Amino acid sequence: MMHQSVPAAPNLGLLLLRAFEWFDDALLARQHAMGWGEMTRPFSLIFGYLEPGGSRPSGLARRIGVSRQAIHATLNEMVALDLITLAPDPHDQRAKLVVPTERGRHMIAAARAILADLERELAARIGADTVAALRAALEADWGTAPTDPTPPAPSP
Amino acid sequence: MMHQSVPAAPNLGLLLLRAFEWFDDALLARQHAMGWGEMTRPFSLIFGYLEPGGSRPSGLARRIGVSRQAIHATLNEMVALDLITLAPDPHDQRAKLVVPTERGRHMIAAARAILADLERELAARIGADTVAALRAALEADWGTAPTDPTPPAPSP
DNA sequence: CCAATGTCAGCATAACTGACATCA
DNA sequence: CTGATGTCAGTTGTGCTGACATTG
Repeated sequence: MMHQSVPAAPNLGLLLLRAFEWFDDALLARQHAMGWGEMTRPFSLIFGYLEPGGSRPSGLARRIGVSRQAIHATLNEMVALDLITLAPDPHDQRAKLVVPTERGRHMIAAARAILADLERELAARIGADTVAALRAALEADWGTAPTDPTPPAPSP
Repeated sequence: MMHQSVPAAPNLGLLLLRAFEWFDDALLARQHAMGWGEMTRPFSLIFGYLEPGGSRPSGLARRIGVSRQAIHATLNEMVALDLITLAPDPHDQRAKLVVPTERGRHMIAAARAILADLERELAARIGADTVAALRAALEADWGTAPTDPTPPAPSP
């Protein structure tokens, strides 16, 4: 869970994982230090994918990339912690709508502030222009992951 | 698990997670398509952290950031699959050394080829210069994650 | 005596699949 | 009738902590 210094990792996937963990470890640590000791990774993920007008559990599941069952289990925990409510969707009697509570909104605001601060801290360490280039690369359209069975360079 | 198109994710942590999953999903899918159906995320992580002269389990645990017990559990699976061997360390009778088998070395070579191909594919999609900038940003020294309880911008 | 390594046992988290009722 | 949504039940993968013997 801690971010250690590692000799060299030329593999882009590994570099991305370590960068993610840098943010995630710091976010979780600061949340806990600020009294949000109940926060977990799945909770943050759900908050990160919430849409302004309220989101459907099944839509969240698709966008995050997990099963409907997994999302509902996590959402039920969040209801118990008074972070969200599951209101019935007025437009569709099958569905529910995920809406953050007052407490949930405070959590979201705190998380956003922490993340913004982390990005500033990173800019101070590696340069604002480098962080901007990182953002630009990550916000580009990567398309869907190439999961097709294309042979990886059959030596021509 | 699939990489879906998501409206907008301004949060750097989330962007990094999605980028990692882009690589990881594609790597796993191609490994399975090539007959390496037994590969899992933890196996790839261990292979990614192996040092040339052989690595100690406890060192791997520290660098990857998991417990010694977790590493040993995964290593034992890899031994059963003939991917590595756990040889006694000649310099320290307590320790063992993780050494890839013939089969493990073939796996590593295949994984490297896939990852290199994925990076080429990404360059074709978002530009070689953008990928170079991404690499540069990720290879910079981010330092340890700021897990200290520093208040995140106490509005001056 | 102290620290590091590996190991055994028990447990927690967070996902999965299958099956099913309800509703668009 | 088909497809989407939520839900119940059971299972799996991957990690954790505590406790311990062995060795440096």
